[in-house]
Amino acid sequence: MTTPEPERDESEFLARYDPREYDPVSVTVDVVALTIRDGALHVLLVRRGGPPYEGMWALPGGFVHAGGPAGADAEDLADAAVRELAEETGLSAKGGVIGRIHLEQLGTYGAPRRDPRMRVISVAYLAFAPELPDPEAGGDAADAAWVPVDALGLTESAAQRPGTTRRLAFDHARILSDGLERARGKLEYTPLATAFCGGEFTIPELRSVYEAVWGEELHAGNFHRKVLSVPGFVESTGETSDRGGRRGGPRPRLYRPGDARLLHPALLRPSREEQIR
Amino acid sequence: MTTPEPERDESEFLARYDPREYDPVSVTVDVVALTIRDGALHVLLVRRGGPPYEGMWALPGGFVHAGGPAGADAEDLADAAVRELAEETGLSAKGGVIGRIHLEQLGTYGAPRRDPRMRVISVAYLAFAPELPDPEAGGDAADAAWVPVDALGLTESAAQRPGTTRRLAFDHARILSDGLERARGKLEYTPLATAFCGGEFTIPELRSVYEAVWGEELHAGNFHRKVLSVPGFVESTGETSDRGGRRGGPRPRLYRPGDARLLHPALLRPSREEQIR
DNA sequence: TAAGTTATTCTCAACTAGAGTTGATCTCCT
DNA sequence: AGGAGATCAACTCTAGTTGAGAATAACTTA
Repeated sequence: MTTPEPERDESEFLARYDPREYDPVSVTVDVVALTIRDGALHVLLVRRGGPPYEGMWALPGGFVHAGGPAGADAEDLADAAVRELAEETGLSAKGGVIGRIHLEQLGTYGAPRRDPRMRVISVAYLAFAPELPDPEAGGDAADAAWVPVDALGLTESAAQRPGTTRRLAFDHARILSDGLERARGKLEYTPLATAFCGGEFTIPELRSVYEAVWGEELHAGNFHRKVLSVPGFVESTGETSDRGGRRGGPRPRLYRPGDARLLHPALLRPSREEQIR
Repeated sequence: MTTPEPERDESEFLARYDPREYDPVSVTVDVVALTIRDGALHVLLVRRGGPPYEGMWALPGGFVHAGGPAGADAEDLADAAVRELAEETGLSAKGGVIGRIHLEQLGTYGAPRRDPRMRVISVAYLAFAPELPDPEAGGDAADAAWVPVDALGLTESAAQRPGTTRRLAFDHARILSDGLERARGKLEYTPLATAFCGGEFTIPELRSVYEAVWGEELHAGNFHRKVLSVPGFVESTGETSDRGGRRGGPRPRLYRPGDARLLHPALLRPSREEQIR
C-alpha cells in the first residue's frame, strides 16, 4: 500500500498536532488459529503467564506495535497477527509454513471493560493451517497447546457472556465462537478447506475436513460428485495415494487446490435449516 | 455484556499498571451508511471541515470515547458508530429512526500511515436504512450529503490504492468498496433488503432494492416466485398498495418482513460466475 | 482366503432456477 | 371515452442440481 500524501498546507497543522488530545487506547491482536489433528478441529491456546487471568487459557495475541510519533516500528494489523502466531508457536515468521497459511480478519472487540487493566480494543484474526507442529511456550505464555475445540464445551449461550466460561480469559470464548462460525460459513462458498490440507490431498481427506469443522457426517458419494463438479475447486494430479483407506479400500486419487476463489454453486451445510430463525 | 471480574490477587498488579508502557493508538469509527433514493444506492458522505484532507469527501466517523483511566465516558464501538451517524445526520440517537436501522461491523483498517497525524486504527461499520432525511452538517463536517454510489467512479483497482481516488479522504474508498461488497453479499443470504424498505413494502419495491445494490436487472417473475417461496422472508399484510405501478399496472400487494434471519435457499446474484477466480 | 472397509460411479426421484407466456389491472395520452 | 403501453401475479416448460441409496471394484486385516 502506498501512503496518501498529506496536503502541503497541512504541514504546520501536523507539527502542532498532539496525539494525547485524544483518549489513548491500546490495540491488541488475538488469533484464532485452527487446524485439524486426528480428524478433530483444534485451536491454538496459550496459558497466561501473568495477570490478568493468570493461569487461564487464552487466544494467542498481544499488543500491536504502534511505532510512536516517528512511526519507526509501526506494523500493519495482519503483520502483528503473523508475528504473534510465530512467537507463540515457535515457527519463523518469514517463509516456511507460516508464510502459506490462510489469515483473515475476524472482527474487532472493544467493549468498555473487556480488559480490567485499561481500555483495550482487540482485532481478532482467523488463521487456518495444515497440521502444524506442537507449539513451544514463548513470549508471556506459560504454556501453549493445540486444544480440541469440542473439549472446550463452547455453547452459544456460554460464549456470549464473558466470565461464564471460566476456561478462557477475557471475552475469548466469544471470539473463538465467532471464529468457528466464520470458518463453518467460509467452507461453504470458498475453497478454504484446501488450506487445512497439505499441497496434495484426496477427496476423502477433504471431506473429513468438512466433517470436522461442521461437526456432521456427509454423504461420501454426493460430496465426491459435488467437489469434482464445482469448477476450479480441485485439480487432479493424475497420481493416486500410496496407501488405501486406513481400514481398507482402494487407493484414492490425489488432487491439489484449483484456481477458484469462490465455489459456485456453493456446498451448503445440511443442518443449515435449523438455524434460519 | 457483563464484565469479567479480575482475580482478587490482581489488585496490586493493576494499581501499578501504567498504560503508557504500551504505544498509544487512537481508535476511530467510520460508518458506511447506505440507503436507496430514486432507485439508486446512495452513501452518506461528509466534506471535511479541517485538515487533514480538508475539503474532501469522507465517510462520517470520529474518535471513540475511550473513557480514560476512570472509564467514565467509555462507549462500546457500536455505540460510537450510532453516535457518529446521529451527529452527522442530525437525527437523534435514542429511539426514532436510528434505533431501527441495521448496523454491523465491517472491518478494521490499521495500515501504519493511513492517517498522516498519528497511528489511527479505524473500525468501520456498515449501516442500512430506509430513506432518511437529508443530513445537516454537524460536528467537524463542512457539509454532508447522500451521494449516489455510481457517481464516485469506484473501481476495484481504484479502491485498493489509497490516494488514487482523489474523491475520498484516507483509505475511505477502500472501506466503502468493502462495504458495498459486503452489502451485495448479505442480500443473498439474509433478509437485509427489507431493512432498506419501510415497515411495509411490495415485492417490486423489494426487487428494486436488489437491483440497485447489485446493479443489475432481475427477472420479475422469478424474483416474485422466489421471494414468496423462501420461508420467513416476507409475510403478507393482506392489503394492497393504494397505487398501481408508477407507469401503470395493478396495485401490488403489501408485505412486511418475516421472521427468518437467513434465507434458505439463498437468492444468488446472476453475475456471480464472473468473479469466481 | 474370507470378511470388512473404502473410493468411485450410477440411478432415480424431488427439487430449483432461468426464460418465457398469459391475463388482469392500472396509468397516461390522445 | 378509448386505446396503447406498462406492470403485477400466476403459470408452463426445460435444464440442471441435490439427496438418498445402491453397485462395483480395490484394498486391509484377521
